[in-house]
Amino acid sequence: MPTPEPGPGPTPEPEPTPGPQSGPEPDGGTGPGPGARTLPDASRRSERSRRAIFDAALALVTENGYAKTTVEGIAARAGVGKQTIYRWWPSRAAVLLDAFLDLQARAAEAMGGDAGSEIPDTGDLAADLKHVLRATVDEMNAPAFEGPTRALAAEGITDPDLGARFTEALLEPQLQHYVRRIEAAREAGDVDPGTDPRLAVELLVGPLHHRWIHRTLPLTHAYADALVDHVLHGLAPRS
Amino acid sequence: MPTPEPGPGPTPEPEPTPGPQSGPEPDGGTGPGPGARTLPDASRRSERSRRAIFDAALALVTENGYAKTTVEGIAARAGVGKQTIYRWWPSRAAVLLDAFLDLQARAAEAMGGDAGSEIPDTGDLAADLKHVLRATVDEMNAPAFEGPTRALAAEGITDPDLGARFTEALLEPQLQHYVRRIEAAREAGDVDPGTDPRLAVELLVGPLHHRWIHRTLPLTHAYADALVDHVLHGLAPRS
Amino acid sequence: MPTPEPGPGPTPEPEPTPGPQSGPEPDGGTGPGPGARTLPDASRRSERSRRAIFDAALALVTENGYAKTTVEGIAARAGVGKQTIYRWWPSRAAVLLDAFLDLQARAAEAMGGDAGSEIPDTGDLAADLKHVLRATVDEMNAPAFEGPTRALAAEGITDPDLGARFTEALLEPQLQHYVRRIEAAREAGDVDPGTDPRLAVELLVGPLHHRWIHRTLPLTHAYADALVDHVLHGLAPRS
Amino acid sequence: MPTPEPGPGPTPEPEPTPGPQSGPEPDGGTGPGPGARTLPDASRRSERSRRAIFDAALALVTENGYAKTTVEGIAARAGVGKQTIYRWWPSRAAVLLDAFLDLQARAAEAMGGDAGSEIPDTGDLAADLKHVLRATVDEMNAPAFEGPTRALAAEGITDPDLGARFTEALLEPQLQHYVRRIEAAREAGDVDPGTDPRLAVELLVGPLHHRWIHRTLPLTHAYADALVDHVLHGLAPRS
DNA sequence: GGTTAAGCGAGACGGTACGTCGGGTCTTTTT
DNA sequence: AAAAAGACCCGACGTACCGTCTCGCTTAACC
Repeated sequence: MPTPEPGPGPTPEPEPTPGPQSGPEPDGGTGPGPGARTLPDASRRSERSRRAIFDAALALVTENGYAKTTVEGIAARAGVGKQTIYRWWPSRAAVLLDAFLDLQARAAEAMGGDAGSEIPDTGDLAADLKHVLRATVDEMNAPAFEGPTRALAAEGITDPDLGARFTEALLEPQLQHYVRRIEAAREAGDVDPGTDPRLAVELLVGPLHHRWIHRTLPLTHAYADALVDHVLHGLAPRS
Repeated sequence: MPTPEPGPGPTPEPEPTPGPQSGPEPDGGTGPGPGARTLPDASRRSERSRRAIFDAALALVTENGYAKTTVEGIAARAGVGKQTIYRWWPSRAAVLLDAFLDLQARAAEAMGGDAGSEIPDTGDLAADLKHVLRATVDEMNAPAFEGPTRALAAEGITDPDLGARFTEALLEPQLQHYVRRIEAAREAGDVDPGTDPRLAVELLVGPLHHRWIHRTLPLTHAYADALVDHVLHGLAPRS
Repeated sequence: MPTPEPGPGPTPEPEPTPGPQSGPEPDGGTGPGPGARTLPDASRRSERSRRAIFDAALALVTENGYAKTTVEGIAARAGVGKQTIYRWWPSRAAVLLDAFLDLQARAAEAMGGDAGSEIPDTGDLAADLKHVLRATVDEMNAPAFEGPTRALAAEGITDPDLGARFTEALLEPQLQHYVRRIEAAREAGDVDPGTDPRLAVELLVGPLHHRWIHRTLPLTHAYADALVDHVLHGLAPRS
Repeated sequence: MPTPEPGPGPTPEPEPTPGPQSGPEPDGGTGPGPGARTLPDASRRSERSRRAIFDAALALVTENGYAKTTVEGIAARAGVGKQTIYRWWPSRAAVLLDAFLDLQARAAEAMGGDAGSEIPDTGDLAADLKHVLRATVDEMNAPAFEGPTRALAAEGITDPDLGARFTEALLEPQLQHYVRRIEAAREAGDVDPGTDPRLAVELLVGPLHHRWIHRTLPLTHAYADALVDHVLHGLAPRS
């Protein structure tokens, strides 16, 4: 997962969370209904506090792990009142997710443009996929990413809403990059025309995640290469 | 994964956990050494309480979810003192893991013999794999199994020790069934002799788990079939 | 305490509190000195808000009791910003005190003139005192007055500043009415010439307040009468 | 109020509060009714914690005043969990009341016997009353007693339940001492046979409390003497 | 068969963190 | 320039559980 920016277009920061329900605006936009809970006014939000909260959350998760990261601790470290966290996020996990998305977005922006996240197309499909999968392997092994990512994945397994946000904002965009590259390969005749790109992607990414999540066997570049080789062999144009 | 019993041999119930370190006996067995923490005497353990704790834990996880399942709640529901839990398990997750293993073992026993957990070998590799993968899909979609399994998977992602126990006791035995079936197929000439059975298993199971964990797309029998077809195509003997 | 207006003369409304120090003007009047905290300009004060705050404060104390009456609640009910309260009063109790004084003043004005608050002098001292003490008893038993008065008394016990304001603005003027009536009686020869009017007043009022504050025994007209009889008997001209 | 022990008989310490409802056992003793909330088991109560809480509460009230004394602060100072306070008392004020009662009881015990709290009967009623009233004046002026007493009185004004407890445990026993002394005087012919002892007591104590509560004029021995003289003059036997 | 010692139900205890409330300050926009 | 609005930092609230620590009580195992 070489830190792709979460969407196809450029992401102007800040991207303020619209309300305490970390996610899309729950109110239909037809105005505050009778039962509508009074949402805070996002235009008055303190950008300073928002950044401090993100920084504190990421630092604490990295230092102490997710289980020992508390809302109270984040607030104290950020020099912020607890209420300022509860005003804008519904849970500790939601804070961390937004913090992580923010981190990804800034990293992508720093890398310059969105081109960095697209899978290159050198004409050699195997080489291109190996390049990206190896980068993903490296990222999964990097301590700085491992902590937050494991925490979010774990929370997403249990909490469907958060899992949906996680999948939508982080996972799917990545998978789509693979899908596009394989579609291009199909049009170029590098894989069988009947290939289902989505399934192909899952054949590549699924085993990788499986090892990472369950820590069954070490994640190496060699494993990434072997995966690509086997999958592409199965997808080769049939006679 | 149709509830295989965790080991190759018959498992006589009860299989009492030997100490508060949920796992193999940490003390060498040469008697309580000078610095050894006094472990409880497993022979005096109340089987009645152990079962009540398992039942309560599974019931509460199913009813309220893992996050709302507390040690205090389990103790109260089981009619047991808190200390009786802390005496035998180091954490809430360890209790749930043992409860789940117990459940699996009883289910396997009820199904009769250990043969039920081995992958059948009808000579048709694709059919055999589809049969088992479809069963796994059904299990993943079954609410009674989903709750505890998600909870354990999530906890295992974060807690390496528990994850190791989970992998070792539940996951690996299952994977080994696949490995043995594919090795048999290799010897029968049904797949390429250069096939790595372990990688092949991960190509089958990884995508399935990926969909289950991240809830990206629905888990269906058709998906299981497609997985088997694509993987076996890639493993076909290279003429 | 039949709602006497707080001073001997007519009180033209409004009587805006001059500054956030609820009390007499702390600034010497020579204008804002160099180190003087910048006080708000009372001439620009919104009479509308002031009245709304008083109404809200009294309503909330009556409805929910003093303990549950918050500055935030008063502001919300009055349709006023919190700062508008903090700008003009130093504490919740000060707001309530001013609100109560305002209520008293309006009640007195409504009763017409200031004569209503003076103790009548019919020539029969005992009858006059009984008349007024019975009215005081009735007021103490009236729920509408009991709530705010208890709250203010309680706060005054703890907070010396507020207690001084309370005593000065509400209590002393009442006591002075008694003092004047007893002085008149002394001049008329109805009580012993050596009588200390102040002490006499406290002998009448002290026991009444004692019962009210500590709720030891019921406050009745009979008790008021008995008090007057005993006290006057002790004050009777000595042969 | 020369620290009388709260009852006529000897008070064996400890006198544990029976439950979280600071007061007499609310359950009739007919067994736990269906709606009965589970009360803590007083026999397992930690005397050590109880004393530490009392000491901390009194120290904090004396040092910082009642308004700045928090449950959290008491718990921290006493080295006790907050829940241990909430388990046994319903409110901060109830803690302070029990702490104060405990203080009184210990002081009385230290003074030896219960005789110290009875009003002496030397045959000279005026002298006896002056002696006790002067002691009361001294106590009211003593800073160590003033803080907690004002706090409790204030809270009792607002909270009827606490006020009842305060009156019953502290005030009434004192008043009864006066009542008994005056009854003795009546039987001895020192006061008019028609005298109502209760009213006489309130004539003595009411004005004292009035000055103390409202801080109108200083509380002196001279005032105490004057009170006794005037009241006794009114009660003199009507020849 | 009586003693002893462990497991056990129960739950009080010192703590940590929760999520909420409100205090008092500050800033932005409106009147 | 005061006022309405409300976000902010902060402290305390009362609650829920944590994991530890006694209490009696029961129940073996060993005298």
